[in-house]
Amino acid sequence: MNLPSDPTADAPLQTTPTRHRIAEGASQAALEERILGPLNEVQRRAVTTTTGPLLVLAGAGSGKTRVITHRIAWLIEHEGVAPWRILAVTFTNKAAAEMRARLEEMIGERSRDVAMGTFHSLCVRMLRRDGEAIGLPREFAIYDADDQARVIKGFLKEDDLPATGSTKPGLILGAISRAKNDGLTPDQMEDQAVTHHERLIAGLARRYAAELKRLEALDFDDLLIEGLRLLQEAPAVAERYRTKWQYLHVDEYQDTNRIQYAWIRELAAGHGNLCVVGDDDQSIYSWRGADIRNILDFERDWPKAEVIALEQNYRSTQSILDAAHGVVSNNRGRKAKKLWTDQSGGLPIPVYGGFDAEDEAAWIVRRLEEHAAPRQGRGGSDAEPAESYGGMAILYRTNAQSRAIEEALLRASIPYQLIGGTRFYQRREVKDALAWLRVLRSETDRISYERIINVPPRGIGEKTVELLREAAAPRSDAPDGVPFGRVIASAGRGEVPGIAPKARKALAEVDGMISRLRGRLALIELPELLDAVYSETGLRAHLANEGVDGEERWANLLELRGIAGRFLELEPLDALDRFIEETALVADQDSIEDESERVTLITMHAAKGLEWPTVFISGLTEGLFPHSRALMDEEQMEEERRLCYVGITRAKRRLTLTYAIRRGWGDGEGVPSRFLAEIPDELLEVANDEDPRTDGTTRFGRGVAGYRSARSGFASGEAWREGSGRPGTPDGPFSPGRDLEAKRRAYGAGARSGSLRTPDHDDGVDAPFADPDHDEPPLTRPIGRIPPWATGRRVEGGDHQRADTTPPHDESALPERTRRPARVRIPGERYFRDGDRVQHAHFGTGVVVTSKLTRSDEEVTIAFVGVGVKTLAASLANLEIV
DNA sequence: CACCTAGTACTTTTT
DNA sequence: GTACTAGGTG
Repeated sequence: MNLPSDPTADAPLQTTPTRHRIAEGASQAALEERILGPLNEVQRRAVTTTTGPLLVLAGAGSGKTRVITHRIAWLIEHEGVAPWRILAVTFTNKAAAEMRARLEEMIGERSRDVAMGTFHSLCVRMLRRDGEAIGLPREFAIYDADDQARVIKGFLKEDDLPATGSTKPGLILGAISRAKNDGLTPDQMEDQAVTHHERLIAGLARRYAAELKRLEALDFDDLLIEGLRLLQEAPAVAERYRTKWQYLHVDEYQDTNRIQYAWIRELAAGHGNLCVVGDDDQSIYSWRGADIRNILDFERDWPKAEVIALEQNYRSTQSILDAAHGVVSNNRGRKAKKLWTDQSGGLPIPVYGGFDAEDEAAWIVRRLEEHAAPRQGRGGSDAEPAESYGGMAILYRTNAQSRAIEEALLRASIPYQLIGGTRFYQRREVKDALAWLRVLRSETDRISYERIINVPPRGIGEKTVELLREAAAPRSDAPDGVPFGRVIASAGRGEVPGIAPKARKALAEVDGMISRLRGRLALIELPELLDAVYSETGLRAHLANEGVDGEERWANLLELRGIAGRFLELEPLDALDRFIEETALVADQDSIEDESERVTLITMHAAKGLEWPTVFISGLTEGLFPHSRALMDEEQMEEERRLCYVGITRAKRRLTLTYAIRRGWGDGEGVPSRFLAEIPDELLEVANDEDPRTDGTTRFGRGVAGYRSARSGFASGEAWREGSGRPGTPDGPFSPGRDLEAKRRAYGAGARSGSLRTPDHDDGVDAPFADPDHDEPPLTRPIGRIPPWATGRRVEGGDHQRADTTPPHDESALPERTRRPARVRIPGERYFRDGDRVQHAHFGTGVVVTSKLTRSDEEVTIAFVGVGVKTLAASLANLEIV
């Protein structure tokens, strides 16, 4: 998104940069001051080194984006380079938008003419414009993972292979993707195949490639591969882009794969003005083909390359950097470096070991609340200032981990934004609506046709689709097959044998819908087109009959219509194409709100490039993080470690680490992550009130491998014995069979009052901690101190609802998945009680039978007089209590 | 033959 | 929470 207008798109190319004269020396100095003033010495060198290859090794928080934006400003204002001669490539649309916004602050309107975008979006634009030069259709569709899987599943079905085990579509696609990114053709895969399974994959890869070609579709890999091929095989086209873009920038260079690297190298050929910015320690996408060689070998590929290392960190405190360094320095394959900051000291890093994920989440939530509204310490002077929820983030390894946290946040009425998970554009109804739009623009996009052919249900089942597929398949009189759209039309006319009369009629209807909608395509604005799709296809009526679920889906469709409204300044047809394209290329990160007052829930992968004053990293359990799939493989383990480094360095001032001893799906007892042990002891402090383990040892035995569990007092070492012993039985408070009790205690225990001590020691690096003998026991304790349950009071009660706090009654208090509900309900609060009499606009009066709180809403079941029992979403149904 | 419901199994990271 | 399956029903 946010692609610039392209002033040269249809204009003859100029071959020399337009330089404007800079008249006076005085203004020249002012200019230099404005652009270079805010930079340090090293950053300045990076900004003013404008020609030739340049590798900027930019550690976390070292001002990477700042360097790129200032460099572009410098090129334009000082060097007189025309904005449209500059290209900046990022990995997410959000990063591009942010860069443009910052640039606009500096140089105003001209920033719009700088070409910026993701590798994918830039390739799409080039291919739409010039793809015909390498034989691509102009109107290719873009297939996401879901569409890809449908293609593969089709093959599996044809071959009677199971879609599970080693032939899971996801695995097959992964293998195909890897091969493609290594530049292998299906033929080469075949040649290299040793095992039966590899030959099978190679065969599927061949069919997959042929099928996508037939469907006139490109997957994400293809976008890059074809983008590269365009530059390699269409010299005139390549030359045009090379001449046009004279100054190239690549952000997050460590995440580029070989194809992306080759692509940018093609563009840079000749002038060689290529500035790449990256950090090998933050390379976390090797599983997606990112190749760390790209950064390690840059100097070899560009012998004249200048290398500049940014090592001063402006984001975090020293203790956070030390923690991050402690972890990542265990990696072998890295360029040795160490970040430094002039923010010495820093807060201690609490480590909390939870009993299970729920306990862990509940503890995090309590902490969040304390940070947001800290209680005054008894001394009165050392309370932490209140912090906004917008300044806090909870990071985790896998999306699945968000749920426990989400639930805890909901119960506490804390506003949050969840990034990732089931994404808006991946929701079924949204994909259905988009597939309808794609069908209106393509005769061949079989996957989209199959998607919508029976949406909403109209009696066209698997059998019928199978017959259509056969009719569309290539044969002697139609070697390329028949476009699926045309097959539907002819089947509707009864020209495809074997189709049941009912299905035939339904197909005729579908064909009629498509024709009618196509007829209006160019005449009405995009939002109106969506309205037409919703009503013409019967989607709207269908969802209206589907109860609460339907209402939620309908709300999503309205949201989609709202998004479509952003394209109003374009001609309807252009708007449609642009809309289809951009909705295919949005990333999770693009939806992150900077200004919101919500806690952010996000994976560590998605968090790269972002920062918050307060960061929690949760799920630091062996097998989860590091992930089990990395345990056997040293290279993958190093990537996990880099991921940990990325996570830690997101924090500006406060970092908290948590883990749970019991992970879901009952696979026994977990062990605290090795990464905890890699952080220097003196930076950490135990935040536990109780030993979370079920017995006194870890799976690895006490003290072995130096895991924090062994050294931090979780093991039955001296630290625990120092106190007056554990409450409860001698075998520990969490012995099996007493789960409930233990949980209850764990919940209650952390609710004690007291604020985190601030370490106001400015004097030393190694003394960043609170004085443990201070008058009140701090919530967290330096490692090895007496367990506070020996002395502390306990709050009774198993749940952790806040009795004394009213949930905030404003919209911002609402959780937000990717969409915003039409009207909102405060979570955790039921409005409707059994027996309430209510009034509804359509159904008249009724009596509430039951009411149930859901994730973001309240489901009310009502017996309406003369209508029957209905279940409605309270936020949407416009119910009035009589 | 299509559709619905209930039950089961699975969950890395994503342009 | 979702994706898939099996089994019953129209």
